[in-house]
Amino acid sequence: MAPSSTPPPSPTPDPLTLEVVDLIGTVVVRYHEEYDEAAARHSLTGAQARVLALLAREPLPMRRIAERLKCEPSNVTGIVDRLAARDLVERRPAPDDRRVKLAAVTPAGRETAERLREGLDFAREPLSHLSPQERTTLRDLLRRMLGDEQ
Amino acid sequence: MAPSSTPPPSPTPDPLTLEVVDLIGTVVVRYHEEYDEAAARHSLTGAQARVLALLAREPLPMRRIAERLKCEPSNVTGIVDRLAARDLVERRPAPDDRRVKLAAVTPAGRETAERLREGLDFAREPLSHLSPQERTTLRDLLRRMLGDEQ
DNA sequence: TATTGTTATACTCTATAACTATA
DNA sequence: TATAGTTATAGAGTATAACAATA
Repeated sequence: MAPSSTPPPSPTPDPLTLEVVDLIGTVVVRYHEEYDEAAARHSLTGAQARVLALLAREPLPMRRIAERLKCEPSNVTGIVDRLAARDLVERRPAPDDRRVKLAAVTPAGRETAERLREGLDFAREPLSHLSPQERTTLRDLLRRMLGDEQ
Repeated sequence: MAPSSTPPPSPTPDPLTLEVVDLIGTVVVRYHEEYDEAAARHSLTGAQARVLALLAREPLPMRRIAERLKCEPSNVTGIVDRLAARDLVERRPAPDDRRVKLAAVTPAGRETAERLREGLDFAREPLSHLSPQERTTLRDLLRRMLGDEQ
């Protein structure tokens, strides 16, 4: 009797919930604007910046990058191509499986990734309005909101 | 002496701030996933869903849509074209200025926009883990974080 | 002249399907 | 045969520049 795919018919959310959702929407928009602007300052697209930041942590097989980006592996080829053309990333053979190619940042790529990270004002500017106590409260609320899966 | 374009050299953020930034990043990712999935359920792209939601509030000149989306006006032509091809949106002449075209939702478009909105689980699911008191605290913290500009 | 919307063009990201080289 | 990566292709979003209609 219960529909399988449709979620429960959900009552209209209360005004408080609606306002929080709206604020979260604003955070999301702001976050993306800042991220894309920071990327553009290095002539990178959002996707390129994300891959570069990912590889700055550790080299990854092409397939793993696709998983992290939640996109098809075929797309990663082009993104890494464009980063490689600018000498920010290189492809290395994987020692144990000759089918696998590891994408890794070059020294120039690491440098760019670091400066990109530093340029992300969102990391500090909006949060600077909150005291340490308030940040702790915000952290706990976000944790609970996002649940265990996180 | 001071560099003009670079922000102040920013000390490394403390672990608490880093964790909050990380949690916000998770919220952003989750929000986008949910939004795109909800849009896809109606065979809409994210941009199309955003424009449809925008027009469901009020008809807008093409140029205003571009401003809201923070993109070039030339892009809006295609997005509205695709929505119009599915009879979700229509172009109307503006009464006072014959250069202007107002994009407006059709009845079918309004229906789709409403169902899209209802399908946004993010609106209620994660927040349902928080009590009204906690939502109020979260709202106040987000407000202060985002500042006056909001 | 300036503005609104469109067209033309080019680039990037995206998914799908077919291919290659390994395993 | 299965998997990793690539190529080919097509659709969508994006910016830039040039254009027609209107102001």
